[in-house]
Amino acid sequence: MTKLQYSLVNLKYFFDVVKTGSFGESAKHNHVSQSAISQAIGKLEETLQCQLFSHQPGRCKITEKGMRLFEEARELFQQLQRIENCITEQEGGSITFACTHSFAVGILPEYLKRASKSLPALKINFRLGHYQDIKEWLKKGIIDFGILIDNDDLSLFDCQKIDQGHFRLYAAKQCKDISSLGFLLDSDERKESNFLKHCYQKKYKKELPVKMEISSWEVIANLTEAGLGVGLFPDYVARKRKSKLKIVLPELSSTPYAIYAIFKKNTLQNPNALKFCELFHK
DNA sequence: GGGATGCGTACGGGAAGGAG
DNA sequence: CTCCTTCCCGTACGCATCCC
Repeated sequence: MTKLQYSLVNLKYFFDVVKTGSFGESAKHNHVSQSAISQAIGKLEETLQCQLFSHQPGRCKITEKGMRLFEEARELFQQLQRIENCITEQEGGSITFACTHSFAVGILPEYLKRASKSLPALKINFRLGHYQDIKEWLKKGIIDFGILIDNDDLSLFDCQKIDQGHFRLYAAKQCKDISSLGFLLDSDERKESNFLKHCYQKKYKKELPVKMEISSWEVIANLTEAGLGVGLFPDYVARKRKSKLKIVLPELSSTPYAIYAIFKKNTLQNPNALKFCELFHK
């Protein structure tokens, strides 16, 4: 037995103090008095023989060691939750995942419909973010899994393929002459953009005329629809705009992509998250 | 207002002792 | 030897109060 194993309750109080930013809030959360929290923190500091807060009158500030303990505790409590879910196999439960804005708008509604039919009691939380946000949240254990396209390095994660398609060039349907339009690309340097630039250079012996670089495929698609340029984005973004967009210059871009549910490596997964991901294959 | 501290209370676990 | 009861001690907690 380690010293800490005797202090799980105290650790939970400490964790909630940091999470809520207040002893009082942690007390409310745990249905105990503020003094119980204060004493628990004291015992925890004594057990670990280090200062978790710089105790200043009126307000406490977490120390570096305290912050490190908080990060570890977060993982521990998430792991405990997973264990509980595994053992009890309880109906319902909850999942938290993250995806990009374009995925949430383009594909997610269909899967959420399936989930509400197949897993009606499951509480679903999701947040939107960019690639780096999603990877960071996963590393910190804030989410059970993330959903990303494979145009980025995913080697540090366990990946489950859930969908696939192609990046294509689109223009507004009513647009007769696209030769004068510039190109609308993702602002991050990614393989599909690089491939397009390469093909364009090879075919026209000049640099690709990039009109705008934007960090959202949804926005690129909207601008494309408005006739502001030729947009490069995945075909799932174009699906709901079928009547207003047309595929152009197919010889320049049809980079394939796969969409993956990514999980933290070598950890016990939330069984509800796995059940949710199975819906993608139906 | 928010955290720290002193003091009293409740509760659980272990030891000791008695009955069968 | 086993089971039950009683007592003691440590721990956790709440209330009241203090301090900044």
